[in-house]
Amino acid sequence: MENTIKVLLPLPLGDAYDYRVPDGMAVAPGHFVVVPLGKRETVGVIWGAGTGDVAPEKLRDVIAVLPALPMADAMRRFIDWVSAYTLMPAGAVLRMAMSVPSALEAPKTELVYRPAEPTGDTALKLTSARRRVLDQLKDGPAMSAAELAHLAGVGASVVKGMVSAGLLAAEERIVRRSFPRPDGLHDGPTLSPAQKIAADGLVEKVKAHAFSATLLDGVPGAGKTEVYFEAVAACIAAGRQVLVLLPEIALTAQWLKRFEDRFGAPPSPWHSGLTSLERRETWRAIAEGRVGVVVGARSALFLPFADLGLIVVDEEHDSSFKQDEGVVYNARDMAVVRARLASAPIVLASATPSLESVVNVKAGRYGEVRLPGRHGGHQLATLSAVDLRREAPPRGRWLSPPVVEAMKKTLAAGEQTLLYLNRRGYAPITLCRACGSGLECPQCSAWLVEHRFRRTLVCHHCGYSEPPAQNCRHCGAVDQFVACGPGVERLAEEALELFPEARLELFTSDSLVNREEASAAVERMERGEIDILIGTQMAAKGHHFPNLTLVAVIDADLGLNGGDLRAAERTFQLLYQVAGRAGRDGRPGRALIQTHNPDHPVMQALVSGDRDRFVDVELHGRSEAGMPPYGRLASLIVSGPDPAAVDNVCAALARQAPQQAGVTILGPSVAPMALLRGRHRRRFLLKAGREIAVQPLLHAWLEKIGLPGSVRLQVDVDPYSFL
DNA sequence: AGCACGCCGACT
DNA sequence: GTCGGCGTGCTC
Repeated sequence: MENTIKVLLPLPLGDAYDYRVPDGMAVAPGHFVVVPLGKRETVGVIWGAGTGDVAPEKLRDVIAVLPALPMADAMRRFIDWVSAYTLMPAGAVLRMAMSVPSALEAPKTELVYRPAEPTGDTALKLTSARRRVLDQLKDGPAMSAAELAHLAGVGASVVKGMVSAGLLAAEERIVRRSFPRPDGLHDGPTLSPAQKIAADGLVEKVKAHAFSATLLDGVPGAGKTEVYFEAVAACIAAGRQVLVLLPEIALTAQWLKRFEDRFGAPPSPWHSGLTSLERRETWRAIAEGRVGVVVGARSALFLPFADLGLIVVDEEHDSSFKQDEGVVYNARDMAVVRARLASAPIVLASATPSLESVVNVKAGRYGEVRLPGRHGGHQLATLSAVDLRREAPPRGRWLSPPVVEAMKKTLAAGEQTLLYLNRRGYAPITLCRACGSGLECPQCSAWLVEHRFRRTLVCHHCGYSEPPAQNCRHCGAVDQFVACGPGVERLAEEALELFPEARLELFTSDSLVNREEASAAVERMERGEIDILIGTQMAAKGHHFPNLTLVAVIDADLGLNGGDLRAAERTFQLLYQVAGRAGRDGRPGRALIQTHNPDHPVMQALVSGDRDRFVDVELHGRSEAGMPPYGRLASLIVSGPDPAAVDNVCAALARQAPQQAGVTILGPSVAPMALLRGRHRRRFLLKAGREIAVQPLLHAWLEKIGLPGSVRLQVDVDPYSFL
């Protein structure tokens, strides 16, 4: 029997491929190998022994084993686990773990020199310049020629001459960027008694060197970050690595500064803004254990930690941990799995924990650490609802009289206001006055959003854009378009009209395109150079503005429409966090929430500050309906350019649908986003009891379905988006 | 993911 | 007549 191995390639292939191992090539699971694939060469990972279920004449030889550190066993098990859970091909998951292909290439080397073993006549050739060079190397590390010449104060030719005279011996050394080392022994801030108890609990978990999951729960400003920093410190002190996961937009300069203040050195950030060189060096250093603390968004979960000792997921309720495209996974949940496979503790931190985590605590699967009240005498903002049915803004305006009044007072006091509206652009819909039709995206079922500053109409789902229209596509009427509803740009216009002397700024992904612009705006806000900040989610997360005392939520009902499973939960979390921005530095803050439904449980809970009651009511509803976290959901989206072909696949799916007690199949139905990027979409929803593993069911179901080339089927286990 | 194969529109 | 658009299918 020939020697064959199974190689997983970072491609969505469905399965690993077998390859033949040439005589004399040393292979082991986890090694990165170069293999032929069709006409090209690809790097993959040895996943185990060959399966033997492919015809021997199809087998091709492994080309080479790369000198990179092999992928850890725990990482390979993690990839298999994620693949099995999400029903994504393992290769597609592997691709996330091989996001920096160049890190696997042989690292760059340089020539460095050390004194050669003395031979008989070398002493005769020692000039004073040459002696200075040797002095530099005495008991020290080998150095490059340039470095040596510089330190010894001699020319490059002196070093060169010494090499040819046999006084210096050359060796190759790998060029490595050095990474700052956060100091775990550095004294931290003085913690309140409650913080101290919480921190001690987490430190115990770190020292136990075993898997555990703990929910760290405390109101905004209660000092959760300081508490989990103590766990981070303990992990660094133990010489092990830490991963902190944050929602992408919460990874701010402010967070990094807090970290550096505590540990004397910055963590290694991992986000989309890194250069390819930074990515490669960081990736390698993490694999070699030279990086102590990584902070990043969800993709950091697939970094090759050598010795992971702690994972922290901050803002664990945040829905941006759920990736909805490509490999559909929830980084918060997968982080728990990664921690378990690494035998490491994980801390999930939030002021508004997800219902999943709350239920995991109730069931005893997670531990809980609770921080009561605010640290350092901070007070929570006073929250009140503005009933838009009774205190409506003037026609075509969006700021209600109470909000305008509060803004006046805030401005007069020299304090800052945040107007929060989660709607980019000038207006969400543009209608034709003549025929009443709206401007729609040609390839999505969505309105085109007017961006007045950029002078374009944009689809927020596919990125399509066109210049502002002149005549209506339906009735041909000219210049009859009218903007309907508020967007942040329109709100800015209104605020500027009311307060012409105020310094006003927009804080959105359109106005602040990159990290640098965003942190510059944050700094202007911190320095008090902005009176009124108008922003989307971007402004609501991860910042702390000491002089911000008024927050107005312009349309609190926005997230409640659409009837999706988590609408109430998500709205509560978001508004609670937004309101938490106000008055964090000893000044009393106010949050005004404009709503048409002041009696809605979400608004009631916000105003009364009774988070626990809201959670109980919401959980009760979920439990009655058999919905997550008490039941399981999986969604199937069937899509394609030809609606008839899509419907055919749906009919086949419906015929083959699993029939089992405790499992309900809903659909097929037209997806809320019926058309996206030119593809027609239908959806099924599989609902099952918590005790039922949905993956084998889905697997068996989908196996029976043949897909014509143009039709795609996307599975989403534990869906967050219902579009 | 690439890369080739294959079948319909504007060019030397 | 072909050059080339990207839809479809395969890679151990």
